[in-house]
Amino acid sequence: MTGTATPRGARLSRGARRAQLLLAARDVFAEQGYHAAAMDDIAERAGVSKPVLYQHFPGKLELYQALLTTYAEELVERVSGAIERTGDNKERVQAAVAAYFDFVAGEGKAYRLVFESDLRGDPEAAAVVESALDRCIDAVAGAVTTDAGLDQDRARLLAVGLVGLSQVGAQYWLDSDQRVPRDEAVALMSALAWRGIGGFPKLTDSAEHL
Amino acid sequence: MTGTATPRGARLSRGARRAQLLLAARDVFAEQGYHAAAMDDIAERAGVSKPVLYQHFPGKLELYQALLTTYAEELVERVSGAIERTGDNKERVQAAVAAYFDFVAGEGKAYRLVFESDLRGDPEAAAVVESALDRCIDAVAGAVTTDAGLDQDRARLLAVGLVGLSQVGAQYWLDSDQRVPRDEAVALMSALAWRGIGGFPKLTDSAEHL
DNA sequence: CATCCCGGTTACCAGCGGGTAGGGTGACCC
DNA sequence: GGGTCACCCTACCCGCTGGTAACCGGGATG
Repeated sequence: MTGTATPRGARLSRGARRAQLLLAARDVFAEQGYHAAAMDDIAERAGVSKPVLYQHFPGKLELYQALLTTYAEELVERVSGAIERTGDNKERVQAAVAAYFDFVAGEGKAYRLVFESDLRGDPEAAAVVESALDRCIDAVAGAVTTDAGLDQDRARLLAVGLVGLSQVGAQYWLDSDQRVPRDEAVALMSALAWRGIGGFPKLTDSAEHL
Repeated sequence: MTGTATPRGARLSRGARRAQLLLAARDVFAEQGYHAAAMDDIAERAGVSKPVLYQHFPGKLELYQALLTTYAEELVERVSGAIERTGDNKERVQAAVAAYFDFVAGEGKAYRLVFESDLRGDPEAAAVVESALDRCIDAVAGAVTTDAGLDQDRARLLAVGLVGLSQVGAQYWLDSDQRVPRDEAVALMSALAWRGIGGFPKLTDSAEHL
């Protein structure tokens, strides 16, 4: 655990305290979800009392949104970075899948905020998550469109499939105690994805006859 | 909308009332999520007052769990049914993907209960969802293992990828207003999946060298 | 017409958790 | 040493919602 027991006596500078609070909040929200997490819990985890929390963040919702945005952004950067880093599509697929695996394995289980957010009440939060997903899809779809000869809608649908594959695969791999080593898991998933989009141009014809 | 405005005067038999309450609860939970949904909302949707709800269900949690179990079960049956119905693996893939699409397009957006449950607090609910996912994976993995020459862990990982592909793909297709017709979307996704697992036996060798 | 019963209603209680008011204490500067 | 400022705490408030107690009315039955 990251910030389980701060001595409860330390006086920190404003910046340091804020950073520490963000870490504590991340851990608690990731573990318990938005609703089950109480502001008291977060404060306690940080070794501090509730009003301190409210001196740094206007409310529970804003605190959560701040974290959500941060980590959603991190995911998008990892994925789009992986795709932009090379021109070879096979490597792109491997790198994109690897990006999901690394994101999910990142510290503090922060991925849960993005993939398993239990805040469906707030439209802003939903928008953040959806926008992140969309940009990941866009990044993948861009690569798919150019060399599979599909129109926008169909390319995006395909891209969604790949994203779903990576996301769900990565999550499962993570809480299956990683019985399959990370590199091999990534290789398996990439192979699945790569073979899948392999010879796609001709599909546009054969797709009509389900 | 399904049960938006029951006249608020009808006296129903116990069985009929219970069924109607379940429908109302399904709609409200699916729209708003577990936390945002108030028991008053459900009662109002059913054209009834709160205590009636409590004469049929011991509490909010149990009501939700009942729905969750029902629809999780429905998903599992659709998927495993699709796979058992034929011996040809290509058809199996098509049928399984189609099962996800149909489940997601099912009435009342009930799929949200299973795929977007915002109840992370309760371990029982989590177990229901996880068990459903597991059984879907098992069904797929069974087919994959036999003819791809992979061991248990790797086959399951692959199966998870396929399940994720179908699930996320179906969800996206649904709220993209179905700009791609259902049959074609299913065909695209199946093709992606089928090609993906296509020539897998040899991968066991080539997987080591990411 | 009196009775019972069943399905329904209004009106209320209580706990939980987000958010705040006001007071203490050490560090730093004059 | 004393003023001041920043940081932090204890103690409290209050709204929201899950859950309940007590009462109501109409139809079948005799």
